[in-house]
Amino acid sequence: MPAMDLKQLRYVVTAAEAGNFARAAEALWLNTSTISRRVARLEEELGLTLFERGHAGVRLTPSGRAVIVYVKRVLAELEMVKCAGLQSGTGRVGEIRLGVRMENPLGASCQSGESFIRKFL
Amino acid sequence: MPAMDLKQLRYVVTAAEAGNFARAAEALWLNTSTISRRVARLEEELGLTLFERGHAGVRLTPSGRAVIVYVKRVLAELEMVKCAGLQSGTGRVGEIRLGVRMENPLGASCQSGESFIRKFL
DNA sequence: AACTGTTACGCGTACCGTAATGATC
DNA sequence: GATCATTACGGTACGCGTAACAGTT
Repeated sequence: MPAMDLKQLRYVVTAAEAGNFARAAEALWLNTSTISRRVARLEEELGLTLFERGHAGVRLTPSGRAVIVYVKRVLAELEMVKCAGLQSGTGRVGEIRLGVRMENPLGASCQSGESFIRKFL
Repeated sequence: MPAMDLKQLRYVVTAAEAGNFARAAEALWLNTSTISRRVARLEEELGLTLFERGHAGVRLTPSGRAVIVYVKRVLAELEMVKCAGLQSGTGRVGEIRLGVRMENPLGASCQSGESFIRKFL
């Protein structure tokens, strides 16, 4: 039996923002069935219901709202991993500073960390 | 091409603590080749070298040390996801408090969050 | 020889799209 | 009929263990 997966977490966040699985799937270039299946599996793994399924779409349950706060933090920290890599790659972090210069927009968005806050939290 | 995975992150942390891939694999009930492969892939995805490979084992590079800080945070927040679920499941969090009583050691370790700090950070 | 880490091969399985189903408006 | 979510089915791709390999002590 497979364990918790990062994709699941992204699907849940997108579904919560979209308000229904169909739009979430479209936004992620996936099929609706994928979202439905993965969300159901995460619910099973956590042992609780994250979404109320209605005929107009889905809505977070109170438990879902509690959980998704931490889910977003996981994803935000995950982005920080990439940034930590970029920064040390450009000589911004670490013990030895090489004279590497590199103009990359990704690096710019990593300097403050605010972009993730806006994106996930 | 597959994206970043939680397993990879756990493998990296374990390898860093173990000091070589063989012991890390043993600790995770896996084969050494699995650790080697997954670490290499994460390095490729991040575009930098996380470990210096020596004949006595492995050691984090400066970049590796920078990255692993955030990797541990991801894993710590991931544990918090499970705890958020448990707490709302036991009526500790959420808008409606039911009189659910449940003696579970997992719930106890979730109350402070310190166990994750000790485990990962 | 014992200990590292790396890599090709092959198998099992888990993921995902397709399509069919049910429910509501 | 147009939405919505769910689920069985089947092909594909990915992860992992086995085993062979190279280098160091």
